[in-house]
Amino acid sequence: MLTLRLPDGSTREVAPGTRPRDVAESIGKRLAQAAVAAKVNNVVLDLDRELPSDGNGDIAFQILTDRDAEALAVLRHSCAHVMASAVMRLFPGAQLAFGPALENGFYYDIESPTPIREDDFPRIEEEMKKIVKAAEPFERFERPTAEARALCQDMSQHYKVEHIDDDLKQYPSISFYRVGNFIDMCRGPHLPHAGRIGAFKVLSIAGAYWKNDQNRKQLQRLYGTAFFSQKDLDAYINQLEEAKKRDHRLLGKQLKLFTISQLAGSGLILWMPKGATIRGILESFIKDELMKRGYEPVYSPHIGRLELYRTSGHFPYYRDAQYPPMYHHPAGSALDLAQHRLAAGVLNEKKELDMAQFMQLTQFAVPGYAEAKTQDDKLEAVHRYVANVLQAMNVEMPDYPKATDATSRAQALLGWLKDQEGYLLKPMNCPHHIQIYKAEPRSYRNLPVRLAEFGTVYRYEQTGELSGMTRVRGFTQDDAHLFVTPEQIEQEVGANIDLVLFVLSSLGLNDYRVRVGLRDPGANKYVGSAEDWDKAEQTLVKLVSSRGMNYTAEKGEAAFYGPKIDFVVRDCIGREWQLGTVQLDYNLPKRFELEYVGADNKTHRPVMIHRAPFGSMERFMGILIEHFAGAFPLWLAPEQARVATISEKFTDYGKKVEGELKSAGFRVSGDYRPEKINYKKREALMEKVPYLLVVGEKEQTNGTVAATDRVAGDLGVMSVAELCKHLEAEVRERRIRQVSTGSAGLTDTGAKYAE
RNA sequence: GCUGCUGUAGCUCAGGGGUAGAGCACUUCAUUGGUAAUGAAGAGGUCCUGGGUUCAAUUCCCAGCAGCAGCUCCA
Repeated sequence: MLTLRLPDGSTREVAPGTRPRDVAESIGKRLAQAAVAAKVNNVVLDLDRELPSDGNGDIAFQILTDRDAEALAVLRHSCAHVMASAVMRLFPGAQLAFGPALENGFYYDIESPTPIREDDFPRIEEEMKKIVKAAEPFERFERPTAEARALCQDMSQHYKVEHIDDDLKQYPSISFYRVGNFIDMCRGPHLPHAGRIGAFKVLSIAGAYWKNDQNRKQLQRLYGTAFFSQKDLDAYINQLEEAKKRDHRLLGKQLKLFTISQLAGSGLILWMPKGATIRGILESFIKDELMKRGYEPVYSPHIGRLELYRTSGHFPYYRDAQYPPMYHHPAGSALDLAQHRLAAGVLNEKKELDMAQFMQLTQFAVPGYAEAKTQDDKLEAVHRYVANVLQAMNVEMPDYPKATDATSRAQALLGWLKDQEGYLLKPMNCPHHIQIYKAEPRSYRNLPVRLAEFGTVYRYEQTGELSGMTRVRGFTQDDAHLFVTPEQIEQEVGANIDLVLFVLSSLGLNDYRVRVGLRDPGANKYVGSAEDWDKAEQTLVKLVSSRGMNYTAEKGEAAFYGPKIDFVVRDCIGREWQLGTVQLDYNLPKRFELEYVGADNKTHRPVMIHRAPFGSMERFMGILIEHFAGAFPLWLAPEQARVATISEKFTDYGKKVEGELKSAGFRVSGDYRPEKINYKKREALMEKVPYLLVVGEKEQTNGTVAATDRVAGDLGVMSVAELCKHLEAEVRERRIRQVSTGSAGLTDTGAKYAE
């Protein structure tokens, strides 16, 4: 017999092979009707799956009903099947890939001979309704792997076959689910029957690569969502619409915080006066904090010698994500690109694809390159191109003709390029800060050295990535680099984690998650020794866990020079963005041969910490706009109060009040137009001005103002001095009165961490 | 970069093979008011750009650019 432990603590004995449905029925008829799935030892199962027979000890058992979040995921996964089934009926020959449930819905990746379009959504939904109405059961069956493969083959589901061959071969058997005449290879679990889907909607369609691999075929990803009731669906749609109103791109325009001009360049933020005011306050805020914490300010230029970035590794490594390098010599750019290609040598298929894309991006058109069959022929084409350029542009490069293979040709080109004046818009501040570190001899006595700068960097992000203020091509990091002894690492990284936490909590940003980015052992894109990496990764994990922080360690999320701790928040539509970051780096100190003199009078190598509590001013601002829904707290509000006159007769008094507040240091404006007070108040509220100060006959006579708080409403009449006291306290405390939830109350990943 | 959608006044959007439309904002005039829109008049457009089809293109077709959603990428 098995012993089931129910959520209320009671236990129940059942025979092996009992199904959750039986248990539910034995508990009560209504529970059995409400049952969606079961949770057995923390695994969600179908109601008709037999309970495991090898139970040693109690089995934690729970019937999931429509009230459980996990049941909603089951519903959505089932709805993905229903949608796929509908698509199969309407689009003959469609191939199915993956169709999982998501946090707020589901998708199915599909390849159809006739592409699915948005116009098709209504008839897909119609077909889905029929399937839901038929309320046929989801039936699970298993087949030995070979048989399962044959079944998929019979159904002409090539992606399923490929998936078995790639990843599922190792399992003895594979499960399928049937609903109506639709069969899909699937792990489950599913609803008892399709009729349990109360409400659904097909939302959008977009491209997605098979197995999320850029080098594989692109499929159509059809998104939808589903709920147990129409009411829940309506509420969700409504919530989405509300969230969209907080979009920083919309509010940024409405509130005149920033703009992006096509003429000035996409991805390049133009800060308007109001946005710039907020940014300036944030910058002073963090600057004051840094001075207290032993940082020293530095400044560095917007461009740097290419050689600097060759040394750091940024220039070759992020080549295709940078604005093109600037060479004085007219042949510089062409030869630079040729060098890049020759140095890459013989490429595999994937690398060649990347390279072709990059060459297209840079308009590096080499005659005969595309037509060349072999990699060696491609390299020859580049070589002929170089020879032509050298001749046509009269470039003296004696080493080049002597070179006979791609590597030595690349070498010869590099030798020439290194002698050229060449600059790069700086993609990172660290190499500059490193030069400042190196400008004087350093002793262990004055480490850590902490160099801070609001450094503006430029990265040529792919067009599809650009998004408002959150993903841009020019941005300012609240950057600093710490040069420390190995013994100081824990202390300094720890202090920086605390700094990030302080900054986030000062702004009421509590809805974020912490990600420890580790290297992906399988990838070869990292620099430095395995020992250094292990050491660095262990340190970071130790620090976050010792603080009791809730974090996820993610492989492949490290920077190329070291692991990092990222603070990730969500925007109003649920997308994740990295804000603050603390990164540990053993590699750049080696590349730049950094040193300090230790107590033993010998030279040692410092370790670097890269960190930015805001991340970038642009992204932080974007997230902040959404966080406050444009209504910034008083200490940040670009316009803190507005004087509004009842009629033009009180203009002089209004201006007097405005002047007094301004000399008290507040950001105040006055609305003296001949409009009614209703009109002026509405406008002030729409512009999210925290305080409205109404002045009329009574106020003029008594030397007062009638203050209205945007959030709390009428504050009554008070003197200007009283008002100043009130405002001053609110600013000093950096009081936050109103925030919006991080992502429209859309549930988060569960990795949330709030101090 | 890829897939799909979109591009009309400062903003939000309607329209449609043959003189371009609304609301808000803006300007002017009247109104001098007590806490979420006073009334009237006026001004404002290379219908994203470049090609093509057509007697005629803002409208249809193609390409480019930009924006949006998703995927990939993100030092």
